[in-house]
Amino acid sequence: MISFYEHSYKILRKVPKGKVTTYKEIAKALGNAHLARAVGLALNRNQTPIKIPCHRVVKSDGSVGGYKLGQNKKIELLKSEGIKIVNRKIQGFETLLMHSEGFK
DNA sequence: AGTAAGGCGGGCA
DNA sequence: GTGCCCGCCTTAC
Repeated sequence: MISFYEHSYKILRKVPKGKVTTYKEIAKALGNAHLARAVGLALNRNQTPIKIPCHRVVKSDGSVGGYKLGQNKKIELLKSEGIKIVNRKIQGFETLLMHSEGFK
């Protein structure tokens, strides 16, 4: 029985480079859209290097959201993957977004 | 066992 | 747009 955290990572790992997902989508993939907060906690507490692309997770409104090492750092990482960000907003958010359906 | 914390989400002033 | 509140859930103390 893997922990909730690991379950989150497992899903997050399915997000391909250059795309993003939201805490909510992950939560839905886990079965309950209200788990979003817990998901954020998971990424915050456990960053598990390179294995988990925590920076590809943004807020449901398309804004970057937070990051343990600084939102600015997160934005840089995303941009380095080809994702464009202006004023903390993901450009083409709806296009780059991976829905929970894609995780199943 | 109770409580606080957390990278959220949605709604409303 | 900003700020505040409430809801929801898991982990750590």
